[in-house]
Amino acid sequence: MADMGAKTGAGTGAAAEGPGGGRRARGPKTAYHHGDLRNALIDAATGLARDGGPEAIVLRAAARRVGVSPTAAYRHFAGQGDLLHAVKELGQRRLTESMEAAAALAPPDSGPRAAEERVRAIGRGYLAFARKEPGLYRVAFCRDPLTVNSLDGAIEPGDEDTWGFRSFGILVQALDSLVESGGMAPYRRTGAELTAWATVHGLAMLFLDGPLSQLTEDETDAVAERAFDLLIAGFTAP
Amino acid sequence: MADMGAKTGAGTGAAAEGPGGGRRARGPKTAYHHGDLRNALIDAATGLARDGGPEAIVLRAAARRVGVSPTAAYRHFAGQGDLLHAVKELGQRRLTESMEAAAALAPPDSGPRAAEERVRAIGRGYLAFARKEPGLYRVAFCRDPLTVNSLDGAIEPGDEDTWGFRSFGILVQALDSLVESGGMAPYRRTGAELTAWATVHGLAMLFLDGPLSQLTEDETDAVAERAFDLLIAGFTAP
DNA sequence: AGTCTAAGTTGACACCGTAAACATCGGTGC
DNA sequence: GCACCGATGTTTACGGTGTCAACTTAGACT
Repeated sequence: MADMGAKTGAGTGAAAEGPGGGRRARGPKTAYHHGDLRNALIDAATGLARDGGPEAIVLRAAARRVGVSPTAAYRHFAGQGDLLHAVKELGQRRLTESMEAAAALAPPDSGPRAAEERVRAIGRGYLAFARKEPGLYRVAFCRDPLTVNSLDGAIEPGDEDTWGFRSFGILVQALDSLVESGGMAPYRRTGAELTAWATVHGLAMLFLDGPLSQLTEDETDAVAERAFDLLIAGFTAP
Repeated sequence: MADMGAKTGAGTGAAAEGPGGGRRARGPKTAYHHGDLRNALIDAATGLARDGGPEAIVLRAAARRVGVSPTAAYRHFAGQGDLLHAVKELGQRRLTESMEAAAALAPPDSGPRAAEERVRAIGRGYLAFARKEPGLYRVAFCRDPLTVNSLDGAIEPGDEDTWGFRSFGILVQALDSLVESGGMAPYRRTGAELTAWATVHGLAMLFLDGPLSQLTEDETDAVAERAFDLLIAGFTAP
């Protein structure tokens, strides 16, 4: 009894129709068999996480929200940790989307200034998500034993479709193009993505749980832009 | 089991004598009244935190370690959160000490290079603590409702003796002297401490719970030095 | 039809945080 | 010397949590 694979569409395939007036969400299922419990639980857990962060993800509460017995969850998750892991992946995906959306707003030009601007945009997208969804953001980066911490220099094959990997890739690409455009000296490139990631991640922590938690939105933006200035000054230094 | 720091002698004042051979730690107390329960509980909780991080700080377990009933803790702490808060403060103090120790190793010269080196040293001290005491480090920065997140631009009077404030102050001072020595343009100074702090904090997270968790010590050092290079390049850029 | 099995159920256990009531010790005032 | 009293620990109890085992139901396949 493990994991149940198939993160999407755990059900029998019948999942979209039905008047769904009943208490048990959608699905013509007899109200005994839910029809899409796995996703329903993830939804509920996500709601819990949204206000309350990782420690708010409690299995019984999620089951209660869905209207199902606590142990029903064990048909779809190995345990509470597994449920948390699912929400964590969802959070990482949302973060990646936020970064991609922000990057798409930046000018696609090929000059060094445009490349700079793209790096900034990615950082803004990151921080925007952290501020808009603090709970989910915390879950996305909480410690959980189920996450295999790869991406450690020697990237494992198969990580390519990980959302964490993908978000990292966005940044890598932006920095590469900063080098190609001549804005960054090649010898400075090594490890630059790690520094950038660390800075932005650290900023988010300062804003969320740290000493900068009471700044207004404008103030946080200002601090962030100052940090980007400094970072890019380092990147583009001769 | 070390520490015994006695941050604030909560006990009755009698706290230093006794052969202490018995199971109930030191103190000639009748084994009913412990004598220094508060610190003993903090010690135990610190041990729990050392391997296991914040979520390993469970009140009952700490009481069990000390050999006392669970509810006894409520004579010295408002609750589990309060105990965690105490350990958190201890962790912040240790981190500060690590930073101060590392900073003391740096050359006290007044030139820009020396100032640079001092900034690096502080960063190394920070990361050294995070690596040596991952559990305590995580506790030091975990979210807890009892911590008043001040230091938000307008610094509250009374924060000066906070360990968090003090560690921050070390960095502030180092950056100030970097400006004074002429190594850093004054207009770049604003917010620089936040950027530096964020970067180092982010690096620690990458090393501890993130994608860089499986690097060797040498590799993490290399990554960190690269990050310092970039950061200082930004600080000292014209 | 009949049967098999995935997907829910109830019940139970150990652990946690916490509150209320009780027990014990150390010191203080007479 | 001794009775009292407050600080400190203890017992008991409650609700909440994760998880296991055993039972039940409904949908699918032959």
